[in-house]
Amino acid sequence: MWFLTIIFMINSELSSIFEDLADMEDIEENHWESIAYRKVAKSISMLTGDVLDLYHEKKLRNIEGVGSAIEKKIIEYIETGKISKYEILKEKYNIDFQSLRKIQGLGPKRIALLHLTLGIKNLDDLGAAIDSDRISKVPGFGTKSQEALKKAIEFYKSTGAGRIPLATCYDDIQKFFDKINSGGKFTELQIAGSARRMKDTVGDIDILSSSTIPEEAAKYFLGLEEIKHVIASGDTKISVILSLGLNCDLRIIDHKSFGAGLQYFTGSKEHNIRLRDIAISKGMKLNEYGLFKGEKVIASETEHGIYKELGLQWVPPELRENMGEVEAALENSLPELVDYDLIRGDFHTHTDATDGHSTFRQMVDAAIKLDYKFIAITEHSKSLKIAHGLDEKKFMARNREIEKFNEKKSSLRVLKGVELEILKDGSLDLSKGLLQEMDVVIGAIHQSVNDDIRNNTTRFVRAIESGLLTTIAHPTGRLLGTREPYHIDFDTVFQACKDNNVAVEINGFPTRSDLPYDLVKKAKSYKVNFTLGSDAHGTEQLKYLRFATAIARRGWLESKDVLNADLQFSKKFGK
DNA sequence: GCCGTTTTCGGCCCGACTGTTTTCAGTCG
Repeated sequence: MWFLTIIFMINSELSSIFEDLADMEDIEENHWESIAYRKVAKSISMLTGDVLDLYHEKKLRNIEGVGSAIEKKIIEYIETGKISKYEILKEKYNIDFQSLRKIQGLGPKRIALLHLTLGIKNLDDLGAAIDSDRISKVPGFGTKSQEALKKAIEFYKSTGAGRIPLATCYDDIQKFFDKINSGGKFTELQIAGSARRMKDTVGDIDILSSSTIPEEAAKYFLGLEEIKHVIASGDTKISVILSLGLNCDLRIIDHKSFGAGLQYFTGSKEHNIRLRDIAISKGMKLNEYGLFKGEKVIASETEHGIYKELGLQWVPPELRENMGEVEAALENSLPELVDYDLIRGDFHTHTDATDGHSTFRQMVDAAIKLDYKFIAITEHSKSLKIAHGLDEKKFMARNREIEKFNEKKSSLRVLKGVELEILKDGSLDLSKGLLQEMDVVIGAIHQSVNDDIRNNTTRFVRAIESGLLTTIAHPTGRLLGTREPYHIDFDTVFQACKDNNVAVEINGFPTRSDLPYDLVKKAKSYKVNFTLGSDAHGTEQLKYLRFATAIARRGWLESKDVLNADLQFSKKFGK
């Protein structure tokens, strides 16, 4: 088992090494090398599979941005544990780039300068230099820079400067947005950036606006009580830290450029770079003000216009990651994504009978209020003691309760469900008779999760082959920020799901967001079905279903792929 | 250091804001 842990660390190790290399090449003024390393660092960090697998299959060049030189470096790292170029540079610049780079306002050049003049190597050194007023004396810095760095360190330490799950701050973002809107100073206002793309985590909030009275509008915005600190404030761009611990960028742009601005600020960066490439190849130029041919504006007012003039289908924000959507849009072959409004039922919820905090009745009432057509109540099974899992007898009582409710012919149908423990050897936690009585059986792994890839995969596959599962719950088991994904061979698992007509869950609970969207795409390639679930443990968490839908869309799913979607649900459950 | 439907060489997205300069480099998204 020990070596598997090491395998899984290789992706993140290589990614940090190339980040460091990029920073050091920046200092060395090797700008293009830096860009190349940074690109590879990013693509490795986004890989679903193992770099070591690609090494064995001699497919390292398949990683985006890896050419012959970087391929050699990766091989050198795997075979010797070191990259000589990295070691040499590391000797020259003995600096903790990883943490220093997270301080707003510090890039490679300034880090290098502080290292050279004051010998600053890490955050502690930096803090001490600020406290003893040494930064402001460094050429190129001044009292304002020093003060800004001090604030940036405070912000970094208070938030961990990490990205937070979108689902946990979505309501706050919406509330703040409504507040800005309520002032009546803006003619147009829209959330852009990763929140518009419905990415599972967000680092800041991007808001695009237009106004007939821009100065007044900016002043109004800066006066809002939610703003804790102003980082930058110009004519068209304001950057602030909100008291809820997030950065927020507001752009004020001319009404005529709103579409171009929205396209630009929605990103992703990689998607935008591709669009600019296409613009250049057509003899045009694309920026946040419009699409231009020479001085002439070709399109600027609407996003649709920009895409159309570039010869592309309009791309839904969720897909804008440069993961094949540009090619598909060029060929007019983008998927018809499953619509949020079509999802009116939840396959994964809990009540206070196990580890939830709302009653059965409260959950059902909340579902009716949301105009759901169905809700599956899926309590934990008996061996998950920490969550007070139910035994056969208690499930039977619960099932009678559900049948009684359904007799009343409510607009809502309640499905008899269980989130069933898949035991260590792949056997199931409840009897076959009971499971056959259930509408929804979600197979899950919560315990003994640190096994190796072969055992974990076999465990899942055995359960899938039992013929008793409807779907498999939060398949990777990752917990954002706290737990790495289980070691699982997903090709084998998805194939087994397809062969046994078992669906794959997309769990919208904020810290799970599981499957990740790239694995959704992979699962879709095996033509499996999907179930969406909020994993709500109380009525106020039912809203997480929307984020499961967002992941489905980011994973290119269409209505026909998702059992929650009206038509599919009727087919499967005969209603 | 990567990459190719004009290219195996010569490109590589583009603009805003800040602080410290005295016209611009560094950083950010």
